[in-house]
Amino acid sequence: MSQVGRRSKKSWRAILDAAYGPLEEGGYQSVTMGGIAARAGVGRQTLYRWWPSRAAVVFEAFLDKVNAGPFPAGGDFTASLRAYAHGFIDLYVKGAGGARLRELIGAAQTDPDLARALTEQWFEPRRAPVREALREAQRAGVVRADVDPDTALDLVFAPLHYRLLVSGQPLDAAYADTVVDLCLQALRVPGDRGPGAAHR
Amino acid sequence: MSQVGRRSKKSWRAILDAAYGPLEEGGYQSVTMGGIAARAGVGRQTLYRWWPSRAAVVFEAFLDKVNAGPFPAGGDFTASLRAYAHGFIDLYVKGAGGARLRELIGAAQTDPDLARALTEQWFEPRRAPVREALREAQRAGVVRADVDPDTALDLVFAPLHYRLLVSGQPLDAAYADTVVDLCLQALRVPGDRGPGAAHR
Amino acid sequence: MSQVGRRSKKSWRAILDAAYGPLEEGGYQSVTMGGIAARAGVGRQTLYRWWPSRAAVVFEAFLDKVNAGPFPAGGDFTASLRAYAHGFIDLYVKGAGGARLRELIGAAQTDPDLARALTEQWFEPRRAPVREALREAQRAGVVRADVDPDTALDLVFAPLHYRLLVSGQPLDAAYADTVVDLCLQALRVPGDRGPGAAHR
Amino acid sequence: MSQVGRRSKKSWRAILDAAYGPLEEGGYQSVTMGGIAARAGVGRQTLYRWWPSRAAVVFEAFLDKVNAGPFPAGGDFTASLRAYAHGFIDLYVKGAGGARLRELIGAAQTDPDLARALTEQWFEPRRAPVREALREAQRAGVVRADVDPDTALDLVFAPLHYRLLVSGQPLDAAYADTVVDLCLQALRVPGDRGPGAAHR
DNA sequence: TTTTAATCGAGACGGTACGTCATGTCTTTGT
DNA sequence: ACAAAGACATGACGTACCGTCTCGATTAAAA
Repeated sequence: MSQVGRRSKKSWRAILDAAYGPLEEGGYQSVTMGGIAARAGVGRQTLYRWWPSRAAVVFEAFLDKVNAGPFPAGGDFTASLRAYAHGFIDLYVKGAGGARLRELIGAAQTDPDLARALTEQWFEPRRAPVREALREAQRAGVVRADVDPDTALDLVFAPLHYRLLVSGQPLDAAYADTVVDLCLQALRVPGDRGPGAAHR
Repeated sequence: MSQVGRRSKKSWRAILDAAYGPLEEGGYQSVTMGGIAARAGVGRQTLYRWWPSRAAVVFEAFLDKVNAGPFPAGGDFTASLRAYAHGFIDLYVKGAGGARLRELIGAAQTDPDLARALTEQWFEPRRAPVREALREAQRAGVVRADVDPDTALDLVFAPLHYRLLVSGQPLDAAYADTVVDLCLQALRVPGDRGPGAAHR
Repeated sequence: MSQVGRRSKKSWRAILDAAYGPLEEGGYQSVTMGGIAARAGVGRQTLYRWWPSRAAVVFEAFLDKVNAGPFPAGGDFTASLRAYAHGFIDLYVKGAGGARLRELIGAAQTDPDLARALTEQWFEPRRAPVREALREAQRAGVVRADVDPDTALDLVFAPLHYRLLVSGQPLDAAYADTVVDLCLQALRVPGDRGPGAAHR
Repeated sequence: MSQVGRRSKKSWRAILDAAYGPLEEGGYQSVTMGGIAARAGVGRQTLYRWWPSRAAVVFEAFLDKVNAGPFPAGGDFTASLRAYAHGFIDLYVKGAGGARLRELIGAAQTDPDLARALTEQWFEPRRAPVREALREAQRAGVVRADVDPDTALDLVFAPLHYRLLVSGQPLDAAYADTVVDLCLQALRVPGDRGPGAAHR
């Protein structure tokens, strides 16, 4: 999925644009290889030369448009967590990215290649800095150290995606804040007032 | 999706069987309306007469096979939560249901009708008894009453589905137990040792 | 095709009407058994009970509407011939019958039952009186007696149908008159001035 | 219906063969687009790409097989006429072409495109040389000049097609000869012994 | 008058063919 | 040489009718 060989820069741009346009207009189902090729003024073979499947093209187009950079991830664990949660709401709920990501995750359920690409190129880059901040907090003793970091992170990451993909219940900043608070509560060092205490 | 008119019981059975068979063998993608009809010895129109889409047939077949009844849901909130979590692992991870449900949820991302059907006929019936137990616990004062029940439930429900659908990380009984414990910790009444304390 | 058994007069009427209506609106192709039944407020089985095929229903509806009676056929051979020719033009070209008959003859090319019904119930009743007049003329010696009557009649009958079905060239009263004249010329007793002489 | 674009010669041959085979075996009704495609080892879309309808494919297959060339058409009007009449009998009655042409003309009654194609590519090429011979004879004064050539030709062409399509009466060489003789009689210059006199 | 059996409408059923769409591969053509 | 254009085989889609088959409801003759 990366640019190699004699791949023409111009065609590459045209293809990604041609793939993302219909994605926003008609959704994932409306994007077809033939349609992308025609829109991009490109032979169909060119698509198959560089991408293994429709999902791959669409995902790269999605990355290209949406990947302005991972969510801001500085400071301590609590800040990281809040930043992630608010970034999630901004991108997926307020922005147009949510519908696209939903469809891509949907397609990934029957497309292992896409699933792997999503994990490696989308989820993990966003998860890693928060995980690092968590480990730092664990080392500093401000959150429980006896919980696997990935499990702990799921307490915040999972509810956000769950409402997006599964439950369909409201997904907004208030929910994100609540979830973060509950997570911090769960990770509180026993006997302490908790890592988020100072912020309230 | 319910039996109305003079729908033939025999055909209905044959269709659901014919839809679920290939589902296990080749996955959701390999199930086609024509294939179901042929396997069931049924006219194609009969499928379209009673179901609006492939997803609807497959979902009904899934319900028919897997819906042996919701997860056991008796007792107090903690027991309910553990029962749900273990039921989830048993059905989705140890059993064959997980792959099917993943594909259905995937399809639901681009099929609002299926999404609604999943929520109403699958998720909500399993969520409701646990929610009720939670409300009871809130009234009894053993868990925090200042948290929206659905948000609280998400702390357990979401991570399970998240690992199934999104992260691909290990999903086993140990993880389920940890998640339940963290949830109880988060919902602990401040100053109390928490509802799950006696169990540890 | 005749009314027998418990056949309901009311349904029979409704069916013939329901069959002829769409015939005029959308042509033979647009008439379907299901459509007729629905329009007539009749069960589909009722149609199949009384008619063997769509063609049979349509033909009976055609007869019912158009069969106001054969063309007038009195007098001598010349008058008979002219009467037939003008009747043909009036019904098939000026009236709406031509399009219907064309379609029925078209269907008859692949439907022997319809072909037989057309011959027996439509063509022959119109041909017979003219043939009889011809035989009379042959006995009276005013037209050649050494020509098979059916062959002789074809000289007029055939060109009219030919233009309707095959050549698509103009088919009007002038053409009909010319054809009749040429036929009379061909059948003239050698040495005589011909049977049509007195009329010119 | 003509070969344009990059139409594959091989597929084109296979399709015409595949269309004509079932035509002879089961008649026009038994020929289906799907059947042709399967027999020809060709995608269904390829048929729809190049032909607008089943009738068009079948007609082209008919032309391809039967169109060994128009009926021989040399010499004077009388010879032309006899040649046409005998060619008609040979091809349509003795050969297998008659059944095919009947069905095609039948289909043409509800298919204007096919009707036009039949006229332009089948009937007119056969009619034109005889018409030319007739005009020559009219100029030479051996047949009546006061009759429209097309009307005159109908005296022979029409009866042959009429018996084929409509009346179902015997259609053989004797009938053809009689019809030709009667036509020549009808077209005889008044007072003359007729153009065919020398041949008898 | 009541029973009873044929006939009706309605429409589900297993099928066949339709014409369209998208797929992924292969071929031609122009640059 | 490469890439656009697009033809190709494949196969699923959803629709339209077909002719057969149950259903109850109606209805008209037989009891």
